[in-house]
Amino acid sequence: MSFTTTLPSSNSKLFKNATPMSKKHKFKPQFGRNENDRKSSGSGPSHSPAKRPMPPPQAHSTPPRKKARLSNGVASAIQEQRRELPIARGREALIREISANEVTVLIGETGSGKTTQVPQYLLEGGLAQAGMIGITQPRKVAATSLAARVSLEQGTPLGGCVGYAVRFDERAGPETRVKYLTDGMLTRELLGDPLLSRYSVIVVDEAHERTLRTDLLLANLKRILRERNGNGKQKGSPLKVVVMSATMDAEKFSRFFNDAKILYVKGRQHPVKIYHTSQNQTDYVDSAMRTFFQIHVDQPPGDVLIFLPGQEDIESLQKSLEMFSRQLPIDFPTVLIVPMFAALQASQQQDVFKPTPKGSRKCILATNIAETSITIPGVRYVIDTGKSKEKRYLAGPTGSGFDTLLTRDITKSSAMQRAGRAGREGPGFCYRLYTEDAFKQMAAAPEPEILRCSLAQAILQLMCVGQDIQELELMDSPDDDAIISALKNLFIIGAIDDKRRLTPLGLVLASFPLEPAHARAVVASKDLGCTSEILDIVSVLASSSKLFLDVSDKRSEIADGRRKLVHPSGDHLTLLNTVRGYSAVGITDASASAQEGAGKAGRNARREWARQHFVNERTLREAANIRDQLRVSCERAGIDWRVSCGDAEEPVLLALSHGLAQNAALITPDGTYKQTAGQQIVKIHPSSTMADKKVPAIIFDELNAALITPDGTYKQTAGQQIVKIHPSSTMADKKVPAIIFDELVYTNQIYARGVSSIQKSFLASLGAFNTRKA
DNA sequence: TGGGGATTT
Repeated sequence: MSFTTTLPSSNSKLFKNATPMSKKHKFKPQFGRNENDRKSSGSGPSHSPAKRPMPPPQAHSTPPRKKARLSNGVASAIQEQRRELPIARGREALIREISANEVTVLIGETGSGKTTQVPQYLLEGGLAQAGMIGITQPRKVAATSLAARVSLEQGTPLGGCVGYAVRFDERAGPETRVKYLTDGMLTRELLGDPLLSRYSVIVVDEAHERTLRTDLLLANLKRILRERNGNGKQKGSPLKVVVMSATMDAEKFSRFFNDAKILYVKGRQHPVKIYHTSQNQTDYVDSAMRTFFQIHVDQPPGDVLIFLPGQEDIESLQKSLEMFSRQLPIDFPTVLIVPMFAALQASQQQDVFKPTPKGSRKCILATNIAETSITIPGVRYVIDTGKSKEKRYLAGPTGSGFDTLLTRDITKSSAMQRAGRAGREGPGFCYRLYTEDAFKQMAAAPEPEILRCSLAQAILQLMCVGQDIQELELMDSPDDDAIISALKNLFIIGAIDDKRRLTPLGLVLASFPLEPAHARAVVASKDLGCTSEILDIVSVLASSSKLFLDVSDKRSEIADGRRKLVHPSGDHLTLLNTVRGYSAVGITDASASAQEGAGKAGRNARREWARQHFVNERTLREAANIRDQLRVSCERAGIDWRVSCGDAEEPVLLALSHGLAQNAALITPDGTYKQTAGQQIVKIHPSSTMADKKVPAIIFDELNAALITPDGTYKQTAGQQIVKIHPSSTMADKKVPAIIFDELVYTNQIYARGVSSIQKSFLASLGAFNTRKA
């Protein structure tokens, strides 16, 4: 072919053993033309062959909103589908085993139907008589869409027999027997009902993901089993627990629950042929590009999904692919390149779900978002770079650690999950840009989140229900260092005292669905008269997605669009300007024409405003929900959320500084910033026998050490970090005496993100003891 | 000069 000089040459093909190439590149549908590919697992693991291709319910199927009076035909078709699921053959055995055992570990492959069927089997088997069946999910969309599917299968309206509960959205009532909920939601329920007495069965789904909340839930379930089922002193009705997981870690879950019975359910995934490279690839972006064209030239139709670590690689690969695609002969199928990552505008994210036009091949460049969170239809080929970005919190000795965000090798379970994305609708192919040896050397599964995140919020929540994270029987316990760091953090904001006891302020902070630092800013805003402003800011900080989205090649356009929002003091008041600018668009519109059509006109105007200012509207809508919830929390805590300081900036920055006390830095002569944490000025608490004594050095209850200063106050001793302001900050390259920041992230150096300029004098008023009047 | 992905009475 003429393009072999510009396209990667056929000699450099990474996958020489891949399916035979046709000399003529006519893209006739030739699914499953190579029978060997269907059966053999190649050099890697494969999925079992499917007898009857039928994908499981998709996360994106639209839920029926109302009681559907189903025709008999539809209803019986649904029941027929249920009976054909792989798990259906094991129905009686499952009911029997789960009834007979206190805890069951259920390993089900993708497509087995376990998540939709097990709760129904238990319901039909009479296990929901003393209480509900609760099924937990790590993600909200999964909980809501599964509930919709199962209520359809039960022929009852959503929120009737089958319901769900996720943050901001609940459809469950007195009749509800089967409830799908996020694991965070159930951990929340624990606070008010420590025995989960409303439930007779708890099914913990996707347990292998080992989210922080799943782990806390599992620990509590073990305790509840003892208390509700324990010999002699039962409280309430007995509880059954079913732990559902993908292939990994079955024995570990079983051991945790005293050698619980393990059951296996076959899946129904189409076969995926897996290829490994014969040599390690140094440049995975280039390898991905060459592999894509190898597929595009040699292989039958079907979309290609490429897993990459992050936005930067996606944008770079997109450019290369576009450049080479233009050089393809005219009779070749068009290449449609679609990027997919969380920080992408919602409208652009929709592009991956649009059907691929005839005569073209879609190539999706995605982060981990396509591994679990979304399912993209039409994918037949997966290219797996074997890399992902992983955030990991490094607890610092001063209670102010930082996050690392580094590209790392994925795990085996992640590699399997990625490969499986090629077999959703038919036999598929996965091209791994790493050797089989490299695969074998990968860790089995990701480290549990509880070992990788800040523990401040979790510890505070546990303290409120009288639990000690070091006493709690967890599957994996965090290091003492991480715990001590979190305790220091809680101490600095006044949530606990120097004896590790919860303070009245700590109890208030825990009542907010926020990180303790953000909750502290809300509480501080009461006396400073700026609660309205702090809620606007904190609700954005607590949102799951970023407010400002940047695509690298539109940088100056974006800067122009946002110019009016930028506040000279930095990122926090810029956020505030943005929230207020956006809200004002809605209010103006709604009051202008309160009659019909106003809602729609307002929505359109807000969307346009967000577009013009290059602001993520999804974040602003989520933030508005969070803000409503925080207003309720404020009312309970006796804080008037309407109180505003108008245009005054000082109270707002001071309130934020109370929460971010350990996230402050001072400028140094060479223009860099040095973190102040570890240099807090502290006063000795009046109740201490050391009060008013002047000694050279003090230690307070393993939480910290401090040295005396010439003015008689004490200064903490622990280390200080040199930090750089992140280039995305409005404060980048600005030199001011003092800053506070939302977080430190180490990528290629330690960056402060979410930065505001503050008066240096603020810091003196933030001593740990000064803040604890509650 | 640079942003994996979830989630909370």
